[in-house]
Parts: sequence; C-alpha cells; structure tokens
Amino acid sequence: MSGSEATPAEPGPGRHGLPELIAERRSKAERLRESDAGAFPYSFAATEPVAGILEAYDHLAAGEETEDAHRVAGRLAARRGAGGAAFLDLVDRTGKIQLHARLDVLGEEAFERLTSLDLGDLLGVDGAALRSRRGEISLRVDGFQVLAKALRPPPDKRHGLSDVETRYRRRELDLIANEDSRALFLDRAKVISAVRAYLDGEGFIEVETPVLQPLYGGALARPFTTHHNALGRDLYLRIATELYLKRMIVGGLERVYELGKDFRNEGISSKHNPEFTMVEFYEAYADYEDEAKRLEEMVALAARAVAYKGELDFSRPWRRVGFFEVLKEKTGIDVAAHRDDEQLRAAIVDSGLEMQTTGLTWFHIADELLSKFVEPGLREPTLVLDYPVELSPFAREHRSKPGLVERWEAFAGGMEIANAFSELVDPDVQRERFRAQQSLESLGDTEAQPFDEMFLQALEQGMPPSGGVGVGIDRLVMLLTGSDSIREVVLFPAMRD
RNA sequence: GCCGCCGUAGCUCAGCUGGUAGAGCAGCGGGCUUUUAACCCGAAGCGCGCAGGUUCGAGUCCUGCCGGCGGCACCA
Repeated sequence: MSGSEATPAEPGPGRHGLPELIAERRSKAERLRESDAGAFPYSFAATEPVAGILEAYDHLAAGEETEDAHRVAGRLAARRGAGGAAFLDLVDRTGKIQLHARLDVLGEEAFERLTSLDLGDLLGVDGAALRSRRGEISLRVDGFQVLAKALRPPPDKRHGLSDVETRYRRRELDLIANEDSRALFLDRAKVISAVRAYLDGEGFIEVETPVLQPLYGGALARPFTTHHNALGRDLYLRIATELYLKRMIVGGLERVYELGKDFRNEGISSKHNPEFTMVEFYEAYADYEDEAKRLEEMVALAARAVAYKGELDFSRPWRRVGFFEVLKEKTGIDVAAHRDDEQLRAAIVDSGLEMQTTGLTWFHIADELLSKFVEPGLREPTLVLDYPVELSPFAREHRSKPGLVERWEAFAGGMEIANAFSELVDPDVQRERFRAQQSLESLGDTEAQPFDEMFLQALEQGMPPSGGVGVGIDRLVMLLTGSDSIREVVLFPAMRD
C-alpha cells in the first residue's frame, strides 16, 4: 500500500510525525486515567440518538435554551472556540450535534479535561438542549465521561478521507470521516432488510445450505477450492445456492430463500468482487412470469426503503424484450438465424463489430454480444427473455419456442442484477444437460457444470413445477445508491496484499 | 496478462523546462465565555511508495518492483 506506516513507536523525546502524535495521545490517556476516576467506564447506558434530539428541538428559536436533560454518546469530530467557552461536535450513527462547554457550568478542572480531549476520542455527555445564538441545536454540557481514547489521529475534519485505497483497506476510517459512506452502508442494510421483509411477507422461509461443498454448481463459474483436514479432501466454496435450494423445494418447503455469500474465482472489476452477496428464492407451482412480478415488487420495495431518488423508474411492469430480438436490435446481428458457430462468426466479421470469437461456440458468442453490446445500454429496468438452452443448464425448455428456455435476466443501470427461470424439473432432461456440460468441459470449458448425481436423485424424487430467482445484492445496492463501483458498497472489497 | 494515469507530513493537497520540499487542517505552547473551515501569535513535523541508474546535483529524467484507479483482454 502507499504511504508505508511505521510500527507504532514507543512514546519518547525526539520522535516526530505520527509517532509523536501517538505518543502525545498516549500520555493524555495516562493523565485521564489518573485524574478522572470516571474515565473509560465499561458502559454508558440510556443514551439517545442525536438525530432524535435535533428533530425534537427544531422548534427552538436562536438563543433559546431549555433545561431538558439528554444523554448522548459518540466521537469527537471538531472543536471550536476556547477561553471560557468551547464548542465541540459529537457524531453518532445518526448524526452530529454541537456541544457547548462552559467554564462557569463545568468548573475549571472539568472544563480543562473536556477541552483538552483530542479529535477522535469517544465521549458520553449529559446536557440540556438549546439552540445557539447562531442557530445551531446544541447541548450545554453539564457532565461528561471520556469513554475511549483515540491513540491515532482521525482523518481531516474538513476534507474527510478521500484516498480510495485507504478508504477500502481501513473502512473504519472511512466510516468515521465520511458521512456519505456511513449513509451508504445504512442504506445497504435497509435494502437487505427490505428483501427479507418482502420474502418473509410472501410466505418464503429462510434456509441455510452449505457454503463448503463437495461439488459446486448452479452457475457457470470457476470455484475456489479449499481443504478439509479431518475429512482429508478438497471442498469447494459455493458459487451459487441453486441446487441445494431446489432440493428444499423437492422436500416440500414450497417457498424458500437464502441470502448470503457466493464465491467465484474470477476477475475483479468495478462490478465483480470474488465474494459477493446473493439472494436466491424458489417457489413451487410458479413459473418465470410469476417470478418476474416478484422481482419487480421486491426491487420497488427496496427502492422505497432507501428513498431512492435516482432517475430510473422501477414501477411495474418493467420493459421486456426477447434475447434474440434485443441482440438484433442493438447489434444488427440475427443470432436466431445463425445458430451455428461458423455462420455466426462470419456474420460478426461482416458486421464489423469488434469482438474476439475464435474458439467460442455460437451461444457463447451470443452471450458475449449481450454483455458487451447490449447490457451497458440497458439503463431502465429491463427483462431479457428466453435464452438458448445451451446457456442455461438448469432452466426448463420454453413451452412454445424450440431451442429456448424460459429464462430472463434483469438489467438496470447497465448491469445485470438478476437471473431467473422456470426451473427444469425433469430429471431425465437434467441428466442430458449435465452430459452436455461434461462434453463442454472436455473441450476445455472451465466453467462447465460438474455432474451432480445427488441433485439428479433429488429431481427423481419428484419436483413440482417451480420458479426461481437469483438477485445480486451488491449490484442492487449499487443501483439504488448510485454507486459506480461494487467496492463502494462492499465494506471490505478484495485487495492485493 | 497488456496499456495509460497515479503514489509528497497523521489527513487534504501544492511543488514550472532537474538546483537540494511547502501550505491548510490535526498535534504542541500561548490568547480569547456563542463558535460553525472559528480566529490571532509562536515553535515543530515529511526528504518525496521501494530498489537501482543517469547527473556536479533527482519528488522532478530512466529501469525494475510494490500498491491504487481506469481501459482492454477474461469473465458473472
């Protein structure tokens, strides 16, 4: 990382820079320990959120004071004024409130103790609400306790922390310094909460299936491999929850979902993190049209939860276009008329599109065309319907369009955010699909599906017609918070050592 | 993997066609009982991501490496 930082040095004379700043704070902590019996307590009960106080006293006129006692706790973010009166800004999770410290109220010793605190220290305060003459709602400090000492200086109170590398590697500093970042992760929590609320409300039950799997599956991706010592065998980190969740449908749970991390051993980009959060939900006796409605409702609910104020319109129904139709519309290439490797390749060469096609099958090329030339342009929420069967080993054949499956992918903001099918429930057809994947694998496709006999046996037990959906939570959060990188919405994104 | 840009005090940044590194904030000492980027005075702090090289002299030029960002390739 840039800005190599020395190991915290022992306090002492002759030190400069950061070690000196740390030494200064350390000795202050020592002095506090000796002079203030109440410093560093184990708890500080009965505090209230700052935002509530700001709201409750909005009616106060400038200069108006009360004797209403309030208790807050938070981090010291700024300090102004001195002499016999000082103003401190205290920040908690909900906001920032000004503290008015007065020599005549606190007495010399306490006033000195309070005003000699460092920015970044944690503080608990008892005080009375007022609006200052300059119009800011504040608390007059009547009593306080130092709750923790910050031995390291916080980021700049004015400019915050803007170095992206430091923001990601030391997310705590980002959260301390940047209100926007704090708000974003609160929004992320609201999105997740809305997703659960929607599914819970619709009768889905949340389940947990293995992260460590003897066989991975359910998506086209390369897995991470790990090792179990006692079992003496390698295991995979899951790339999807699909197959286990379908076994829950076979088991009769009827509506299930799992919200958690998947792991894919592939490139890192502004839209890809090697571990990412996905919710998958499956529903018996439903098809992909039913699931489209569910996604639309779920996303609308999440948008409302974060008071989405962007430009996209998430109201139902979203725009729907056919896979072949949208490809033809955006690239001019009629893939449906060229369902053949050589023919399609020739068509692309004729069209002059910049694309590498060697070694790719026609459906891989089609998929590539979609992600490269169509996906970035899909700003408004759009469902792309009915994919070639070769791209979708777990989706059920289309009821009226030969060679296609009943599948849609949802796009918004130029990104794929969800994927769904009428689930393939016929064990014999599924077995054939696995065999087709095996031959792809033997041709060198590292993302082909491994043959999963246990899954087939589950289908052979009888699986009801079902619809299933996977939604990328990180991307949904990006969309709803206007973030242009997945790293902004993941607390600790993958970084090099 | 390739290409481009970037990496200067704790934080945010400035450093021209190479001449020996600065500012604001934070911190330290002092002043100020209603400030809001508080203000005023004073003293201090970095040798410029790392390692080499060119040069009388290198944050400034060259090479390699590390890390970040963006694009391409690859992908989900």
